[in-house]
Amino acid sequence: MFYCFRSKEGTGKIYTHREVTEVTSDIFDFCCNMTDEQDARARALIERAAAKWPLRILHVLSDAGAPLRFSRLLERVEGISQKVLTQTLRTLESDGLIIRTLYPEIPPRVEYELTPLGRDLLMQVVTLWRWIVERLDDFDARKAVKLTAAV
Amino acid sequence: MFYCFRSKEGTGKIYTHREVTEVTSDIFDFCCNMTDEQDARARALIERAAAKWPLRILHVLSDAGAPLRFSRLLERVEGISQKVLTQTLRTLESDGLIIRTLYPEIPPRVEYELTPLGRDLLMQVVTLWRWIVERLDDFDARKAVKLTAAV
DNA sequence: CAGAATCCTAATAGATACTG
DNA sequence: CAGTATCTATTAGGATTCTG
Repeated sequence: MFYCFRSKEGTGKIYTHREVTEVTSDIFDFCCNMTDEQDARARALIERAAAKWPLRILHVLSDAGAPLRFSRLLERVEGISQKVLTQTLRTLESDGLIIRTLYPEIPPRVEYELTPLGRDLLMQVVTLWRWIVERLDDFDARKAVKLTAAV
Repeated sequence: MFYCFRSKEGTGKIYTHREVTEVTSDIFDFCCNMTDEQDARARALIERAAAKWPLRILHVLSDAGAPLRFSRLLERVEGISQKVLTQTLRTLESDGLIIRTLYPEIPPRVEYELTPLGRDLLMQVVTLWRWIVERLDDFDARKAVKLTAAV
C-alpha cells in the first residue's frame, strides 16, 4: 500500500521543503527518522492490513461484539471465498490482530475474536475512512486547484 | 482496501453492540449512516488510492515542494515503470489529488503538482502510518490477548 | 520529452473436490 | 465444521518498441 515513505535520495535524507509544504515537515521528519528496520516492518504490516479483506473481517468481528466461528465469518464477510478467508485469518492472527481459539470437539469448533490491538487499528482506519467520506465531493478533477494558488 | 464498512445484514442495520465495543459505537454509527452512493464512491476512491504506487507518488511530490516533470517522477519513484506511472498519474489527476500542466513546447514539458486535497490526504495517511510505527512491537501474535480479558 | 501500444509474466483470487 | 489441495482465470505490473 503506502510503501516506503522515507526519502531515499541516496543517503536517505529528506528533500528540502519549500514554504508551501513547511506545515507538513514534522510529519515527514518522522518518516525520515525511521530506521530501516522500522520501515521494512511497517511496510510489510501495512501491506498485509491494507489488502482486500483484512479490515472488512476486523469490522465484522467488531460488529459482532463476540467471538465468531469460521462459518459465521464466511457468511458475514460477503463475497469472500473460504480459501481467502482462511489465509486472511492466519495473517491477522500472526500480526496479533485477532485470536483463534480451537475447541477440540467433534465436529471441531473454532472461534475468532478481536484483540485490543485489532480493535484499535480498526478504529484508526475508520477515522481515515470518515475523513474521506466527509470530503467525498472534493475528490474531483474539476475542483482541483494548485497548492500555490490556494495558500 | 477497506471495502464496505457498512453492515449489510439484509437491511443494512448495524449489528447489536455488546458492552465491550460500546466505546466504538459512534464510529460504527457513522459507517451505518452512509448512503449506498457514499459507500460506493468512497470504496472506489480508497481502492484507487491504496494501490501500490499512488501514495508514494504523492509523497514524492510533497517532498519536492514544487512541480515535478514526468521524467523526474520516474527517477524519484524508485521501481515504477513508465506505463504504471502514467496510469497512476491519470488516476490521481481524475480524483483531484494532483494537477497536470502541459506546456506545449518542443520537446513537450509536463509538470505535476499536489492539490491541497492531495496534500491533506497524504497527511492523513501519514498520521495512520505513524500510529502504526509507534506500536510496531505490538503487532505480534505472542503479545495477543483477548479483548474481554483486557477490558 | 512524455507518452501510447504491444506483448508477456508472475502473483492472486475463485471454484471445486476432498479430509480429519 | 473447519479447513487443505489443486486447478483455472484474472489482473497488476514489467519490458520493449514506437511516435507527435
